[in-house]
Amino acid sequence: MVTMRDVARQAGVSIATVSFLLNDTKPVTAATRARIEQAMTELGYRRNVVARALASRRTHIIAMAYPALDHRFGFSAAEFFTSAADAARKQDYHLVLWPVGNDGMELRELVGQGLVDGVVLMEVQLEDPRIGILQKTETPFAMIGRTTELAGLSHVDIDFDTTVESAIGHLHGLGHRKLVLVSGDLTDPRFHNYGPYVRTEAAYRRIAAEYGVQVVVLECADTTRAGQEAAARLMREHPDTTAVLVLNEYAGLGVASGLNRLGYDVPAEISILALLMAPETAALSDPELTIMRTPGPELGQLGTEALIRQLEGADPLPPQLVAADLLPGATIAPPRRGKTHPKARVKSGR
Amino acid sequence: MVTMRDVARQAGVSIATVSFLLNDTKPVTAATRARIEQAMTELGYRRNVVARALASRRTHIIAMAYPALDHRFGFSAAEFFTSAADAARKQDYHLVLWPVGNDGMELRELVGQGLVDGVVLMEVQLEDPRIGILQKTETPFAMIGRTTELAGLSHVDIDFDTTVESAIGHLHGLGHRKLVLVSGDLTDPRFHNYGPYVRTEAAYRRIAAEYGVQVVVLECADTTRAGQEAAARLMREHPDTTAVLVLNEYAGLGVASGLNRLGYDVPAEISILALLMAPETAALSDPELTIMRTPGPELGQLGTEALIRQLEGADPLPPQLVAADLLPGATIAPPRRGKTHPKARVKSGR
DNA sequence: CTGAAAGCGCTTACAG
DNA sequence: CTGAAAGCGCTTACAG
Repeated sequence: MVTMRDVARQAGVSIATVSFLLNDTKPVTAATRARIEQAMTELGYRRNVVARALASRRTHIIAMAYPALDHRFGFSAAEFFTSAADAARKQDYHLVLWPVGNDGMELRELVGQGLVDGVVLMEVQLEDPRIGILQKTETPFAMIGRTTELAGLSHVDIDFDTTVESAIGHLHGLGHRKLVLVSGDLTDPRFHNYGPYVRTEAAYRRIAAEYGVQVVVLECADTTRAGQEAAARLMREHPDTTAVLVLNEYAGLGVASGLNRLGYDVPAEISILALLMAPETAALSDPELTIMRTPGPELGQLGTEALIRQLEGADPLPPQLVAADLLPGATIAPPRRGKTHPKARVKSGR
Repeated sequence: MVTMRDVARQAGVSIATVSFLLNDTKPVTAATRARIEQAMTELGYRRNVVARALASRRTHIIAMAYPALDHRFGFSAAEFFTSAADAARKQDYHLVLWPVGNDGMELRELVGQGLVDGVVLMEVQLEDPRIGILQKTETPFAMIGRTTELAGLSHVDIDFDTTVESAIGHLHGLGHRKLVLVSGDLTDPRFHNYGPYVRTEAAYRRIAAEYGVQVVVLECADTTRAGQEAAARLMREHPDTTAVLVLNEYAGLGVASGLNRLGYDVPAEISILALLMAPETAALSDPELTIMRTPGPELGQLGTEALIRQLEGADPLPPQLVAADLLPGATIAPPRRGKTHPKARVKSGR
């Protein structure tokens, strides 16, 4: 292994000077710089990050803590991860994905070992036990998502209000007045504290009321099956609905296939707008879903930047809320005029 | 920060003894052990993994190199990753996901830094440039997948022959004689060298011939859209097909929705069997796809174990091939007897 | 079974 | 602008 000592000897300088150049921590004359750089390339030197970490007390590793037990790692999560990893790499950090439980046990284990400089928390709960652990151990962290109590916590999140406002505004503009929200399942103990469900539902109730449109919320787990069942319940209980907003990704696919299976013509008879979905998930549906695109790439990048600023002692990044934008698919159309739904045809099926 | 020195002082021993106990590298009397353990809990000691790594030249970090540029990170990849991470954790290793390109540039960067003890390679190509880099840098690695030239390389992979044999055997047993394989797209430069495509297609051609059933291969990219188009082409060019095998995950969803959209009754008129799919992907389809379940959890675990054995100097794990098992869904039925397909009905659609 | 000491490859005051 | 030296918190021959 080629060490800094080898480079220093070859260049005729001290290892301190090599280090100063490498880290850009002290000025070095052009001549010495040239000699050192030549020595490095000649020898094929690569700095040992472990030694650097021990000496500097900084590993330059960031963990993205993902609660894999409670949330499937699908396309949306992959978007957050890859954009965060890219952002980290550009700033000379490594970002790695760390599966942790929501209770924080694995997280405590992780941060105690001195392996990571900081943590990006994904899928933050309104009351999140992981926060206390990070604070107690004085581990720098940034949240993608928000707890209820925000006092000074570094975070970025979806702007649920603006997203729901855009969604309802768009449908209202097309003439829809009978909207339903298929929301998440807050009775599931894993999610009773989950910000996106709580915030989306609150925004929907407020904004739908402002627009003077029907306010109906169906709770639904995040599976295709549950989405299909929600579609059936929806059309049974609210047959005059002209547009449905779906919060969860896989439930969204289920609502689409469920309505299709029940014989409804989407979007001619009923429109579907998925709130917060990755384009790759939308493409799995037929017809392709119109979505409010989850700002995963933006939030992954911003969350990482917020953390790195803390680590570098730079000015903190103020909290950022990013709204989802509409990404057109083929599941939205104006409502049929002056005409109720035809009786649902029943397709042959299971 | 509590260090080993603090523990040693409190327990009245040397730091060497603490280290011996912690690593179980030398015997320690019960009495000393008790004193040290008490000191550790009293002080809340946590070993610093960075210092350990520098002194022992072993970081206990394993990278799972995933070519995120060429392969979407979906449910299957998540299965490989989480099972590999679990397996690593059980053996006192950390496994982290590392997005790398197939050309090996990022991989060279990674292994040069001394941060990881070894690499688990995912999505191995038949000729994989990453292999040469790992060999040149003498980095231990294990492959999930196989290169053409295997000489002594540690690997685990899907048993494509057995998988295809089971699939065809099952359909043949139900009476199917007109099978089609919707394979991957070998003309795509990213995949012309991709083992699963090459091996599956070869197995299909051989085994279908043995069973005396029709041999037809359609190439198809791994997207829902491409799958839908393949379904259309399939029924246009081979209208007497009674069962279709699909290799790619998202193409599989597309074949299902495509046949459905064309008005075919699945499985009454045509059966679909997805080769190599994750159950969670299958559940996105309606009706739920019958699949040969990708042995992701098994292979993730085995690949990690193969690597750790190398790292620990244990007996190498012999190459393992794991077949996919049939996981029933609702897309397979016996073919209609003595009856050709009714002319496809055209549903209203885009 | 236990300890004193060298060393892993860097960073960083401190001195010049 | 550059260097000598201490030190990061461990592991590991070596000695007893």
